Amino acid sequence: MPELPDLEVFKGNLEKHLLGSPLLAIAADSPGNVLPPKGPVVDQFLHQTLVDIQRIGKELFFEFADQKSFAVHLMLNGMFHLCPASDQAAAVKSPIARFQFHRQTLVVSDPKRLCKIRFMPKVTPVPDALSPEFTLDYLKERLTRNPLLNIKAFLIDQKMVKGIGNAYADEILWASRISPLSRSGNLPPEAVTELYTRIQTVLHEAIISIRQKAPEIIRGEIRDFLNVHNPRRQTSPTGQPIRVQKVASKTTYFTEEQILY
Amino acid sequence: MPELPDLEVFKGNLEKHLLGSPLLAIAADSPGNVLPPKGPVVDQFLHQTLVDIQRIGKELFFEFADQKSFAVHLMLNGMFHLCPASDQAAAVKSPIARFQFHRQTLVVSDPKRLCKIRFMPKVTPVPDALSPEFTLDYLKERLTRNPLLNIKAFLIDQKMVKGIGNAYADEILWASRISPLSRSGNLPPEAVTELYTRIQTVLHEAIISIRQKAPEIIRGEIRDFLNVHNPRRQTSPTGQPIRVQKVASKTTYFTEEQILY
DNA sequence: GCCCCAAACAACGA
DNA sequence: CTCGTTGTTTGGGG
Repeated sequence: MPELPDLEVFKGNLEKHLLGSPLLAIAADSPGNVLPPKGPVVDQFLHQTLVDIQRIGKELFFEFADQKSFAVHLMLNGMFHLCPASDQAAAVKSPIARFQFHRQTLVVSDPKRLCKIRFMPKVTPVPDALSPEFTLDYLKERLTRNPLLNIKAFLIDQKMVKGIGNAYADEILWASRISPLSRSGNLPPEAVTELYTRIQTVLHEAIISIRQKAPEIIRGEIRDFLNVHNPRRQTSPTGQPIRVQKVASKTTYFTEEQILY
Repeated sequence: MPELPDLEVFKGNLEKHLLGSPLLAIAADSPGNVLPPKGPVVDQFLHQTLVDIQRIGKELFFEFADQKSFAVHLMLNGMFHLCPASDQAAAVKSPIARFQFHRQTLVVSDPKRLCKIRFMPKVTPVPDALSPEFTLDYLKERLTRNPLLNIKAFLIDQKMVKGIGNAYADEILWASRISPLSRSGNLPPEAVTELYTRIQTVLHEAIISIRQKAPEIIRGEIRDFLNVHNPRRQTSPTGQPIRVQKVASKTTYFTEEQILY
């Protein structure tokens, strides 16, 4: 449920509480969601200090010394919890794993048990939407190499660019005035440039909005400010009626303002 | 173009002329259609006697001693020719390969060059529609294992059952009173049994019709007796108007008599 | 009309 | 709403 902007804010808030703390214990409450199945690998993390949290796409990477790290993907329903007391940590419903730091325990929970925790994760070379590696040239190259996709399917494909999900794809396409049904290969250069710019601005502005509305947030999502992917709105900010339709098998919100290429 | 019943008649007629004859020479006029690229393997066939011709699906298998065989698939436009004189054999247009037997030369030709000749062919375990291995239980098992296909797509899928092509699929479904648009998994047991029976009767009766109309045929096709897959007819034998429509990307003839499951 | 392949798309489970 | 796998559909080429 949370997408890139939410996760970016979670990252900052988790860093505030956990950076520099030693990891004292790990408990895998749902070993099936932990890859590889915990054991000797996991022991290497004990008494190590958390030096950084990175967000890549929809995953948070908890980084320790000597390249050791684990990655958490919340999938649809996963949640982070920070519990100062260990009895609180034990009380969290549907726990997947608990990471006991010096003063806080980080609990990952998921009632549907879809979320994934990977130890020593491999990182694929696909750039994150807000990383410097995601350049206009890269976007152009991917679009020309995959010219037959719906632009909506393209944007949410994590092998093209990491971090854009269903909701923000709609926001970005509306901001770019590009119909989600456009063929990826049909976008003229100006539209590609506009799309590239809007990917940055829509995501950055969403991060700012979320920080402002929920400064301490580490779970859930804030979406009430979305311009079109928003069931509570009937019209876009320009007054155009919002249409809802399946595109690339996903519920998609868009308006007639968006040009079909 | 020829389907299972035509090929079954070709088989009998080729056997009449060739069985027991030694193969004296092979010429690959279009080596690209011959697999594997002729050479030492092919030489093993020389001076061997043809002991049997088998039809499996839409292929004819020419069998020699010691398990040696080659298989011919005519695809859309391939043709067999039998030429008593070698100058006749040399005059055939668009030759793919020539097999010179004692008194006759068998020529395979194809103006579109789509047909395939395989030496020492592997035979996949999928049963032919008229073989004893194609049982009612087998059909039921395949249907339940692949429940989401159009029944038309199912019948012409050579991985399900070998030998049924576009035209006879329509004939079989009409005889079974099953709409080609039915989902394979939706057929009730009675319909599956009816379908199984009609596969046998439609194909066997077609073989008899073709033998009667063209006793010596070894190429081309006889289709004027088809009940629905027949552009010359406007109505089925029961007087229902015949509809033409693409189903599973194939031109399909059917009537409203056929139940949609 | 045949078969194979690749891409796109849908369905399902985890 | 997420991802991965599997199966189905479609289009093109030989």
